[in-house]
Amino acid sequence: MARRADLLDFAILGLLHEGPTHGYDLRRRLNSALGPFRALSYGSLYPALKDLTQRGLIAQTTETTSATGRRPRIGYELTPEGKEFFDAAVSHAGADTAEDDTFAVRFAFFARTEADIRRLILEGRRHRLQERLDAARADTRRKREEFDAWSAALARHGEETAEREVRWLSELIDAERRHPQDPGPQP
Amino acid sequence: MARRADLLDFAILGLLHEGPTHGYDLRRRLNSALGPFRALSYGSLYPALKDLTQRGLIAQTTETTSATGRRPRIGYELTPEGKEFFDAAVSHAGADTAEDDTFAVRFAFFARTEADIRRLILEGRRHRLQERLDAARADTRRKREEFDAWSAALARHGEETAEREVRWLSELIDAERRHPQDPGPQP
DNA sequence: GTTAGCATGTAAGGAGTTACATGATTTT
DNA sequence: AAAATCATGTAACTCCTTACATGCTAAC
Repeated sequence: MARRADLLDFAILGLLHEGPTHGYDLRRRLNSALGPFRALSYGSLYPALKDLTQRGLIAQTTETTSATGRRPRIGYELTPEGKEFFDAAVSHAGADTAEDDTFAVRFAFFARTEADIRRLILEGRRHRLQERLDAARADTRRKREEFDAWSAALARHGEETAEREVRWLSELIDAERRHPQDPGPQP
Repeated sequence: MARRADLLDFAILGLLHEGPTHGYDLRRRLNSALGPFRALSYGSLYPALKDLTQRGLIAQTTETTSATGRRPRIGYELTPEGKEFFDAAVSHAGADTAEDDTFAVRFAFFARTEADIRRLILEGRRHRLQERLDAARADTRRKREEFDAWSAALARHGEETAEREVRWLSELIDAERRHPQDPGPQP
């Protein structure tokens, strides 16, 4: 699941796991699940739906077109193959799950992820972040003279943001360790 | 300066403003200036250098190839047109300067940016972030039931990160207001 | 001796955005 | 009466990454 397209496939499959819907709604939920950042357009969603249909992972539902007379909506639902595909994908934690985008998408479906896989993903992400942080700090120290005050402020802010995320991850990991069954953070 | 390519051009021109260098060094400094995130590869840098040369904004320096016998490095320097282009770009703050990537790049060259332009950019960025934050919060409230505990935790973390950045920007703006000449944050 | 870093480039491919095309319905 | 939201799609374009191609030097 390294390619972005695979991420989109995974997310679509994950959302359809909760029941069939149509493209427009899928996009809305995708954008609210992944945050207002990295929003995606129809130009990528509709082709992805077409592709998943061709691969037999999703299928159009026989939705009664008429009703109020509004434009017919095309419903999609998971096929058994699609369900299998998602279940297989959600139950494995590779090195790629530490990556920014992949991590966010995998996290969004943690409710369907087993506890030990969740732990692996969280720890992998923390490790990756810590690595980057160490590299950034070494870099900053190495050529401090090259930096003016503004660049230094930007670098420091970036480092603090990364540190915060590391702490956040540590809290989640600790919470999991204490209550393995628990979804962890409270709403 | 909305397109990514324009950002790269701006950054190259800005770095060459400090003196001529060659591609490899440019990439190194670019990646350390923009953070370990959004690193870029030679596949985009070298074509950009070629393009800027064709547009007459930079030119190859007549660097003595030999010396130690190592592979000849191709130095680049700003032409007067390139300097003019950068100076014009750095002295204007459009709506696009609030965007993630554009903001980061503009911020990296704040030392060469006039105080009033800096203020516009900082305030524009803060405004954009606040907008997104408000939208995200409204969205979260609207469909709280749709979210499980994990999705909610992810959304909350995203919101807190945005809040932190807003506060950071506010501090920078206040510091500027108090000491208009001052580079602001201390190293 | 072999890994890491210095150094420059190209070609192919992937991914996604923007703009366009179209039209109904609901809200202001 | 206009603007926003619902709803689906395509084509062109932009941009960037990956993989390839090549070879020297310094450090371990």
